Amino acid sequence: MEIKEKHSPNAEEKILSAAIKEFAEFGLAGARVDRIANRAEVNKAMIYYYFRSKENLYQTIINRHFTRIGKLLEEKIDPEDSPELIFFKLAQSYDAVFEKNGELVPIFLREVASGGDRMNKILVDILTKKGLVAKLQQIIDRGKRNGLFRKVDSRQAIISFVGMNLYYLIMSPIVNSVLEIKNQKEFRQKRQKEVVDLFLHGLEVK
Amino acid sequence: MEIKEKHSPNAEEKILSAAIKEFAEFGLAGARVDRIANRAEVNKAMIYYYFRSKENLYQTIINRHFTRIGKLLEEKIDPEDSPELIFFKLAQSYDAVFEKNGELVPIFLREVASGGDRMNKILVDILTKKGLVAKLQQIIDRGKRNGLFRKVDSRQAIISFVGMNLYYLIMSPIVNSVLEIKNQKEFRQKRQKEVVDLFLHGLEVK
DNA sequence: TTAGTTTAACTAAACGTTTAGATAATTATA
DNA sequence: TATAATTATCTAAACGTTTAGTTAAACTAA
Repeated sequence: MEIKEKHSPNAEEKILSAAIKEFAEFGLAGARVDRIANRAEVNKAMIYYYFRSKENLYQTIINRHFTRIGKLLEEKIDPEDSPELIFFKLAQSYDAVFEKNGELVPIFLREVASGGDRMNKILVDILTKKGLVAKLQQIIDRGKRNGLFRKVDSRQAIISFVGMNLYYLIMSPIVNSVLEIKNQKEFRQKRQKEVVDLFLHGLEVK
Repeated sequence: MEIKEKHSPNAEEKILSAAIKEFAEFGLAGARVDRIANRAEVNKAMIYYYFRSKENLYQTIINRHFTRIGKLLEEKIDPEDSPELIFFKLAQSYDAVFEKNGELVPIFLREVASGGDRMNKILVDILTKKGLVAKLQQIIDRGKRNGLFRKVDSRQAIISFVGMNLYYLIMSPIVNSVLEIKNQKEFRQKRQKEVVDLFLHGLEVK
């Protein structure tokens, strides 16, 4: 005899995690509310009961997760650490974030593709002013004053570092097949050191 | 008096360029065939006459443009040039490609987001084997033999260089607002030299 | 005439959303 | 404590709209 719980205590969470998968696979326009309901094993109307619309469900996911990840990254940076350690920790953190939140990558990319209005404000709030970016800028500027680093534009350098890291993490399926990378796990782990190494050699005076 | 050509000789081209705009703005799933027809100022049935389906129209665009851009980039690289010149030309070419083909960026991003099956093969064909990637690998390996470059992993270095370049070109709307970049045109132009400078200093032995 | 184009009108299916109501859990009242 | 009222959770079915794709007829140029 089957016991069917009427009041599932976690219908809302089931919808959210089903929706992440659906949006990741098909995007907002391509996502089907019926499919989300099926994946979550709830009645379709439940989605409208907890979230007022497909759009609102999507926005909820964006807000929750990008805020969470922004905070998570900022916590990792301790300005008391050496530049080497800071940039290595950051490279590690980027890698860990992508490892654990892979489903969000397609959502992020499609957001950028459509202008990123839903995500832009969140990222600016988290990263700017006293946040990650300001901290990194201080590290580089301090190094320049110390005579350790060359007189590079610190904002350009930050973009370069972030780009070196994120580009591979975002594009790894394509990059791996173009570069014929066999042992991807090993390549990805080695990459953390390689990136920091290249970046710091690029900054340091000869 | 207005002359209205009935048998417009370029309906096919008008559909294609209207479709690029539509796909860039809304993606494949969000694109509406009626809107493409309106933008192109042709009847909807014309789209099915020239291209059999929305999907096929989309694939046609992907094939045409990514093949074109891949070839364009490869032509820019002359292995006889110095490493400095090669990487600077490449940074310039990336910038020029994005400047002239900005509409394709959202299409590219959404392709990556959905696994890139439609685009992957084209990129591999163009970039790999005797292509751009092999040429760059030769430059770096030659530098290592010369004692000019440190013993870095050349594939990792290539990804880093491409990432430094493409990340900003792709994400510039977000990056510009996070870093509060005012004069974007100037920043973007300076970036070409900054990127090559950082990369080569990173490669060179001290 | 005839083959190649172009059109408006059409269809079947899919879609997001709403509805009306059922059931279970919680709270208020006597 | 027992019962009534209220609220929260859930469901099946349907609604009105939008969609990609079709079609049959009309127009154009040779």
